[in-house]
Amino acid sequence: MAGSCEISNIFSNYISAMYQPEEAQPPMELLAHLGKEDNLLITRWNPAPELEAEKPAWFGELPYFWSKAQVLEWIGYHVEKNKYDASAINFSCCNMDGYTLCHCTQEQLRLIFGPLGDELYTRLHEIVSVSDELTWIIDLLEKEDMSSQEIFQDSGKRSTLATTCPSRPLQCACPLPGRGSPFPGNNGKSNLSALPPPGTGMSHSPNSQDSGGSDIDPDPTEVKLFSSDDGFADYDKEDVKHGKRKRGRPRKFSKENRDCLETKKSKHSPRGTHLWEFIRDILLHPELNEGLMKWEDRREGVFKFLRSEAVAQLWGQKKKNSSMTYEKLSRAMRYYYKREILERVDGRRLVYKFGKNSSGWKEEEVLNRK
DNA sequence: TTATCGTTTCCTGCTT
DNA sequence: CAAGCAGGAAACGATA
Repeated sequence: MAGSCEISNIFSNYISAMYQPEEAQPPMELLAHLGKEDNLLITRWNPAPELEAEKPAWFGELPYFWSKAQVLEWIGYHVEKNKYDASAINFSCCNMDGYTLCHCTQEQLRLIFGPLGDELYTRLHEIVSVSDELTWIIDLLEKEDMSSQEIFQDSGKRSTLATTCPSRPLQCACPLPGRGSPFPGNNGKSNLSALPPPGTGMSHSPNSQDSGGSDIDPDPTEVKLFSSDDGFADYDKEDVKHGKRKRGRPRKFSKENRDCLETKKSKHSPRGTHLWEFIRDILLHPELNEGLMKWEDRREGVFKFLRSEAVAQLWGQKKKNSSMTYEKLSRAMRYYYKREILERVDGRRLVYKFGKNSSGWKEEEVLNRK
């Protein structure tokens, strides 16, 4: 059992890193309402001490899963740290997510960033090496993800990216008019969100269009990569009682309330972002998800939540939403009934069944992917 | 700019 | 009584 405990810990670490909580330090109230068992989910990657002073969006997350915005912030961090002349960098070539970044060779980074490329390469691999113990799980999920993309979507876009990365790792995008870019020559507008991110992993848009505008420093000469203007207001029940809050998803923070926020990932990023896929992926790793969920009837696709709140917290971590609960998660699950992604299982609590519009969970499909 | 999608949030009522 | 389920309504952010 020692082995499985270790696997469990690794998985927990991995999940914590991959589905990193939105705050650098999990809020105590979050920890408090988790059970003893759930606390293992909070274990997370410990970055190098030098990184701890700043807590930008990429902080604490595996480089492999950085969004484009996080990559940019990371680059900006090292530009500033090394007092590097950013004008020498072709920022139109920086439109890559962490997945792509991790596939860049030292030479490629040097080509784009000049002498800073070596530094970036070294720093990147320092961070990556910290989480080396997790790479087998990452690889596992990555492989499965690529296979499922090919099998279920017949697009193969992600694998195309993966294989073309070394030779053409970057999308040298022409500057496009768009939202808030920190880059010179782009007139303060970003091309990040304007570029289609087919299968490129995280497709995070760093600067939302309705975040109150005026978030971006328009100074075209300034490379200011640490703008962080995504996030949600943390309304509490008192606000609700006093009628300060409308129904539905909370609005974003106003600018003055943004200090404590982190960036948020896209809901539409292609990498297993949908709730049902997230659930499926947990189920497909029974040896790793110890105690979260289990198959009730593997053939029929019937499954059960064993630790519903823990799964909800995990989902919340993935979506950078610390207020996720099983109640909310289950509402989203119930919407799947209409779309026949899930089927009702009457009279059984916490039990769901995959429907005909779901895929990738059947034993045959799983075997085919391997 | 607008429509749509996939949630997220809140709610009421019901069932286990 | 608590927890879970069902589903309406509205809101949200990302994307097409």
